Amino acid sequence: MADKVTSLLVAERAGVSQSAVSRVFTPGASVSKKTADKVRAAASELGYRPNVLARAMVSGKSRIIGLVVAYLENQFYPVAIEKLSKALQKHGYHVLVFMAAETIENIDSVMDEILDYQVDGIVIASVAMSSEIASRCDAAGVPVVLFNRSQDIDDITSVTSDNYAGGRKVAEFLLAGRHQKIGYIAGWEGASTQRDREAGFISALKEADCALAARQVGDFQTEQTRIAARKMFDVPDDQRPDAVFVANDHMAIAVMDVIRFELGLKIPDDVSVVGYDDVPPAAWLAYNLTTIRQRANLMVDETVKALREHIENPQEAITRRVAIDGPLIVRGSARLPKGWIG
Amino acid sequence: MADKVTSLLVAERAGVSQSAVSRVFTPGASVSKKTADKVRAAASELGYRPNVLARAMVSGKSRIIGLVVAYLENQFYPVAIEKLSKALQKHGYHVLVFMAAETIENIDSVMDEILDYQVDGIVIASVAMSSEIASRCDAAGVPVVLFNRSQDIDDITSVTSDNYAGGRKVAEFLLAGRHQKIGYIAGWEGASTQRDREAGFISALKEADCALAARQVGDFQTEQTRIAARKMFDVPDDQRPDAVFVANDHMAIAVMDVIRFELGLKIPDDVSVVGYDDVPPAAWLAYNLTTIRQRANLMVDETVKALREHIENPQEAITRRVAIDGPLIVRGSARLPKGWIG
DNA sequence: ATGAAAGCGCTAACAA
DNA sequence: TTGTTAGCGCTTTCAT
Repeated sequence: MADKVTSLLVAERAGVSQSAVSRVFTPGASVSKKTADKVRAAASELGYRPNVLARAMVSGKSRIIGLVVAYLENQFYPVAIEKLSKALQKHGYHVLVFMAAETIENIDSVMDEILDYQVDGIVIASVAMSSEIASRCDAAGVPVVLFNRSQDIDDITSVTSDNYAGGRKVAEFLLAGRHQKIGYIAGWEGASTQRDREAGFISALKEADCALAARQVGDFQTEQTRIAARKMFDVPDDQRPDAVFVANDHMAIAVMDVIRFELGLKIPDDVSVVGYDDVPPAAWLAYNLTTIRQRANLMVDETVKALREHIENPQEAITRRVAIDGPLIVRGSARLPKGWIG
Repeated sequence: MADKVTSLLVAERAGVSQSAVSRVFTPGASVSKKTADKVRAAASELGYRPNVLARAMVSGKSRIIGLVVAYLENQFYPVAIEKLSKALQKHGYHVLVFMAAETIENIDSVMDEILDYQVDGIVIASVAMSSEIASRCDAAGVPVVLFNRSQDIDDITSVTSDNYAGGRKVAEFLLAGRHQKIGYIAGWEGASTQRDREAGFISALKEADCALAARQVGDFQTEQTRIAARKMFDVPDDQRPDAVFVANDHMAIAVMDVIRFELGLKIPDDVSVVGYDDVPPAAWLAYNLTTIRQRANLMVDETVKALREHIENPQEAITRRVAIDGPLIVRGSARLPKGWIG
């Protein structure tokens, strides 16, 4: 194993001081072209690259963003992570991943680990955190952004889609389609996304004097969702809902499988199904799922923006709650309103 | 922002030396219970946690594993990453993610970035690398494991499924099902997985004196794959293959969409389709795809094992090429051989 | 524009 | 078992 090439080595070879080398590799530092050339020559001959960790120690900036994520089975997350990681890379940051179970205690211990790495910022996707740990991050001066989840109590920056508005859109669409008995399959009830989607959905139904015909909980989990779907649809014809809004696409697909292949019903003839997220499989023709699109690109942009503001300007940055509107993507899994124009 | 709590501060408060504090937080170091208690008390009062980066500087171990990954749209990768990340976490490592485009130049520059972080090891998923960069890692003493890809020329540790054997199994199954005209849709031809799967497939066909009836390239990409499927199946009935092996599930699903919804053919009555990977959507009933399972758990275990061996025992560790056998998962997308017993 | 010196927070020898 | 000393590789005053 070759010796480590340090800035001191480069300095000696270039006949300059160590500080000179440092300055050459620090954008915006004052170095003469002559020195810079000498240093660069020596550096590339030696194959020198600055040690990010050493730099982090003294500068206090690690250029690492901690990412907490709970379950990647829901395709929305891998897609978002890919975009997030690329966007951060563009700004010279990299993502350190922490997988977490969804319990608060677990999140908190994971957060401790993250802080140990002196990250410059933290993105929490798909989970909530205790307010205690939130203030700990605050005390450590590490900005936190909640991605696709928000918290009412605490004042934490969050980026979500406008779940309430999304829920309303689904209700309005289903109502316009003259559905009579409308059901809802909920996600994990601790999730703000779940609550907001349901609240918006219910509120729009109420305004049309329509009560929810059935409700089950799928908990964002496949098996749980199948059970929920059976409870809702494996009933006498006259009691069966003719439409269902499922809290996310991942669950909606499981619901469709039960409806069509276990119960032999037709979609959308017997039952209309609408999901939420617009993950890639929603567009696969065997599902062709009508859904609300979460605009991952915009959500990522806002996340990166908020992070950078807080990192580069800790004083002036303010906590924000961004909710991005998402369009209804009409496909074939739900009966169309009369006279609907695609 | 509160002052940073350092080991020195804890030492003072506990009335011991800084080294004592260090030892308390180093598993297996020799400290008396009395000292340990004092230190722990002081530490928790102050909210002290060791700075991983500082520790990394002096110990030379960052406990960071760099992960290079190209595209998460293929569900196999998110699933694998989740498992990998969890497994490494269990051993006190964390994963720093680098998204890369698939070009070699890009990989190389990404590898430079990774090395800058003084990672203890590198996992490269879904991409290949130049031998030049491989030896650079070697020189830096950083072990590299290729995940789900292998390289013939260079001597790099790799973990894959046994793609050749998998390809053979598919051929044997299709042959046993009395298929006459068998086609193949290839992935990106630079990928070892693609090549091995095809080679195994073809070799078993040959042994049965069966020539490939059609071949197209899908490049692991959805749109490309649709085009390939149309070329292969949008032909007169008597020229149409009655079975197709698609190099991975992600492409197989796109192929099924084209066959059923664009061309109005029946699966498996008109065409049998077999994929590779056994990603979660393969089990969704609307696809119900017969496929070869990649045993992600075993692949991850082997990856972690190899990594740890090389990190903890750089002298004795040897480069290995692990190929894990994967079973054929028989579902409904391919016609069964006569007398087949599930 | 450049160099000398100090030190980020920690662990690893060494001595006691 | 414990404390002292040195130093990981870098950036950052502070002089010059």
